[in-house]
Amino acid sequence: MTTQRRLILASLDALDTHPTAEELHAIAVQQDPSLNLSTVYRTLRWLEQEGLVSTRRFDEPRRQDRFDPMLPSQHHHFICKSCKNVIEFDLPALGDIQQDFEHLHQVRIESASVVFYGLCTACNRQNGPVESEAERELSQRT
Amino acid sequence: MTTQRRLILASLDALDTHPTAEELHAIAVQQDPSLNLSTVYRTLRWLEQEGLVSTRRFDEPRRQDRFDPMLPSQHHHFICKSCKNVIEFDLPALGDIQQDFEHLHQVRIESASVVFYGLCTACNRQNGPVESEAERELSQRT
DNA sequence: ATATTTATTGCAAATCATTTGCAGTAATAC
DNA sequence: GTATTACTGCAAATGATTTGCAATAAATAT
Ligand SMILES: [Mn+2]
Ligand SMILES: [Mn+2]
Ligand SMILES: [Zn+2]
Ligand SMILES: [Zn+2]
Repeated sequence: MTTQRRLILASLDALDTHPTAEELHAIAVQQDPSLNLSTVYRTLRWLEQEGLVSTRRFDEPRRQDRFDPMLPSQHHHFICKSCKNVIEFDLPALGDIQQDFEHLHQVRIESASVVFYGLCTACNRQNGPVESEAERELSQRT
Repeated sequence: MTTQRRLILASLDALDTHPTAEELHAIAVQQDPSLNLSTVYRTLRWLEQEGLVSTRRFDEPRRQDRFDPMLPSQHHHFICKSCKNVIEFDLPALGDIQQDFEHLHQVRIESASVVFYGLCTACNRQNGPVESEAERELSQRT
């Protein structure tokens, strides 16, 4: 644990968002103006390995990784497709589902990620339902 | 629907894996040697928009997108951290969970992704349990 | 405390998957 | 047929992430 690593982890913990490496760097660099973006990346990957941070790739369009401090309990995410707001939630019911799955398939589950995509309360009103025109292509397929 | 698009979609449907764009191109190019990788990308993005394909980013380490034909029913994935094998499964129980969540948070869920990471039967035996040494850092954090 | 070894950093350059501009083709409309 | 439009191949651009390396800091040994 070096000064930089401590700073990066502290900055991440201080946030209640899921920052990108750049966002995190922008914040941490205020405390240590010489802190480099590659150090942020390296540290985040290290923290990930150590199980203290997890990388989230739930941005719908191709984009940057986001980082999530792995505070004790696992949690899951709802993401508004429109405004990109995130709701975090626990899912106690998942335990049983996982166990069933483990028994059924004879595997060991180490972690689980549940992501819901949709429209948040605010966006739900503004946006009408979305149409898909090529649905009929489905008929061509087995 | 052009010749290329049809070929790409057919190649994807024919596979039972979740190929990367490159893998898919490698296969489709056998039928049409002039097929270009950017056409594969463009087509996959188009299919995604049309709701016929979904992009999966469940490769653990930073890597390529993988593509999954969206045949009628939603399904979910178990991924072996060791051999990267994938088990697909349905999760009927999720419907209720989603509804509960929608009511509780007043949102509309449009899609859901559940991913389990772990060790498959085969890998389970070979690999011992994994240690994390920096767990004690947790105590430093709120 | 000083010298020695080891790990981490900053910086710049490299990497790699994905996207984009554009001129040429194929498809479709008139 | 010609005009209009959409799609493709190719090459170059993009953008996030990673890496090599020399400099710096931390840890360990003397
Ligand atoms: Mn989170
Ligand atoms: Mn699948
Ligand atoms: Zn919203
Ligand atoms: Zn396995």
